Amino acid sequence: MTDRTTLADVAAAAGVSVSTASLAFSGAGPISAATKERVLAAATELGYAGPSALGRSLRSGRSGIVGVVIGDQLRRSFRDPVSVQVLDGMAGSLGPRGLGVLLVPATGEEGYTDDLLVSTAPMDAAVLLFGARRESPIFDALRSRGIPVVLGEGPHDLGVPVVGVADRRGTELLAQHLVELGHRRVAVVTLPLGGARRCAPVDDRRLAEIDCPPAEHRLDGLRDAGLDPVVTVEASASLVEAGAEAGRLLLDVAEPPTAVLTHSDLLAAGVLIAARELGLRVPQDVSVAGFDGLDLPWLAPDVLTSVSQPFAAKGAAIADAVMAILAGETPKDVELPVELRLGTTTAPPRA
Amino acid sequence: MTDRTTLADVAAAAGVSVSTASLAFSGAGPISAATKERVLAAATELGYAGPSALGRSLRSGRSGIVGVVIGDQLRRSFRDPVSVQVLDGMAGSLGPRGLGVLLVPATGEEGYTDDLLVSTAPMDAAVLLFGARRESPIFDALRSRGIPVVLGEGPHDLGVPVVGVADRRGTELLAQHLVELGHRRVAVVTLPLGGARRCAPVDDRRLAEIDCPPAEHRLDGLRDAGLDPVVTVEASASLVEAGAEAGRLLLDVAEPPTAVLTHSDLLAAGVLIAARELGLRVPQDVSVAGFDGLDLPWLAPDVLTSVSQPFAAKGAAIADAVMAILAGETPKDVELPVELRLGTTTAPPRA
DNA sequence: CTGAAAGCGCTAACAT
DNA sequence: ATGTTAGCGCTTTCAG
Repeated sequence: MTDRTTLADVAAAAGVSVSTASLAFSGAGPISAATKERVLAAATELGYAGPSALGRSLRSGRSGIVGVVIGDQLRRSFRDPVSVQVLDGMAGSLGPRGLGVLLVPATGEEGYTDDLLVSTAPMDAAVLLFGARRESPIFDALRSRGIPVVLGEGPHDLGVPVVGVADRRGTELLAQHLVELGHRRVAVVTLPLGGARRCAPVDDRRLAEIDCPPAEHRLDGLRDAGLDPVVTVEASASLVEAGAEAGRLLLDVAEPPTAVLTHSDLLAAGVLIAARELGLRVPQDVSVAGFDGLDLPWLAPDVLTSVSQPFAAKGAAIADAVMAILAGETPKDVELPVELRLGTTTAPPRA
Repeated sequence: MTDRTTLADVAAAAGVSVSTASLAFSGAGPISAATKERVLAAATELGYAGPSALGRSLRSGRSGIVGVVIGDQLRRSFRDPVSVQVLDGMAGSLGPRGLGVLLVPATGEEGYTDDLLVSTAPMDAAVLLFGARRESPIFDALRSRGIPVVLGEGPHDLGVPVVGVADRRGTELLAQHLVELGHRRVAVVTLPLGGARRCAPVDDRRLAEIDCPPAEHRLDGLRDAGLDPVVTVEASASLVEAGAEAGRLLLDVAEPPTAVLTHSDLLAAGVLIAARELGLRVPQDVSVAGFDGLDLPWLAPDVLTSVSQPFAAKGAAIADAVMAILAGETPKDVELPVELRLGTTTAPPRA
């Protein structure tokens, strides 16, 4: 492969100076239509595809790249349709503005071996879609590189803009709905609360050490609605299997709850499956509610009662926050609204 | 925000020259442990986080970035668990080698407005996970930029390495399986064959204009097994809803097929749902087979009979091909093996 | 083993 | 409207 042709080559071929050639491409400055024409022609002639991103980057100090740190387990994030859709919204919103989204795998472990990219990849800003914990070495690494960060969820006291959804209000709406239907024996399935993964009932001790903002806010929402769960089970992940496991734990008992409120649609789907396994009809024997508003066509003919969050809008809001930061502004935290969507999986308890 | 500290600052602070400081970080050259120590100390002191990716890039001509062109519809790719998992495998394999994955949205339309990044984003190589069509302007754009391309599927005659799976062998295995079970009336649901999206029976004319290599190979495999479908329906997308739509078309007839062989697991799941809607039991009344080997826990207690393809391995193989290209080699096409996995959704037809 | 100097490809003052 | 000149931050010969 021969050396790439450069702006200098084009300029030479067109018989103009490099800076003039530059203007022909950037359009940022006065240039006669004729010379511009000539430069562009020379470029086509030489197969020059426009100014190199690298040179431009170095000069401007901007890479045009926004890193998305895929924390924890790359795999897990990708299995979660919520993150994927938010990511989609981000990329779709950033792309037309000339910014690319770089996937940055990171274990968050102390040994950086695998987190090479966190400390080396070019980025103008970084986004942590979730799982941002206070003491994460990822933060330190980014901070020391001077890379501004936007959070897709997480603590609001880190001096870092957070773009989230109304988690608390969401579960409040759900709880209200169930209470209004007349449910008194309601069980709750939460997202992983932090630390080691487990599927187990949550006691006060566990509740005290909770380290997962969305889970925390979604639990708060229940209290707002005056709901006192008969039992709360922590799921090991926001996955269908984990929901099924939790569901079995909840429903395979002498006196099962009349409704199960879960922290995510995938968990709810799992509970639905567990109920089916146990011969319980939904919603006649037990109501099930989710959170997220995913499109789950495979649940048909059931439609999950859920609180929908605006994925694309969240991605776009994150993109906006990033743009603001890059423009030197200090974006405020954003909390996007959620909406209760009634499906076929909730109904009044049997008399 | 004050200016970033640079290598020059560190060098000055350590009382050495810039080049020496550079060596302290890169380790590529002789340097005394003492000075190295001193430089590193100065760096820590100044909060210098290591050489800037930008400067390094410009110098080396390498950005350390592999673009993944999300063709067609960003949304659609992200909704497809297959692409997502392959992407995951890629990122996981590239990351530790110091290469990042950049998401590059592209419409593939003539007007480049939205495809800004295809023509401007820094990348050392580009990967088209799927949907690579011969005449795509995306190809031209990348070619003219001198960016080497790897395909995750597609035509083998483009002079571009292709990393694919044994599509043809896969459906052959599936067809054999159904034939051995005694099925004679088998229907087929294909992936979109190219061009306009539709859900409709496929005739010879349509078959002739097929422009989707995987679909084509998967159809070839049926012939290899001597299977002659009673009807072939093209789905409008590889999605559950599309599968359900195709399933209704196939099964809601006087004399439905005894088995449905689909081109993807999501399509199969859709057919399963359609069968359920129509009161057909699976596999007693109709057998259903998929392709991909996705983990679909929500199908429980059913387990789809399918051909599994190695997602992570495919991602890794693509990564290998990229590395080879960057090393100046010319990687050969790769075809990864698939494996028939029997589930509970296929059985002999009723007598 | 270390330092000086020359760029990588581009843009932006500043002059003309 | 165009050319000249200086770098952006780094690596890499090449001398010393």
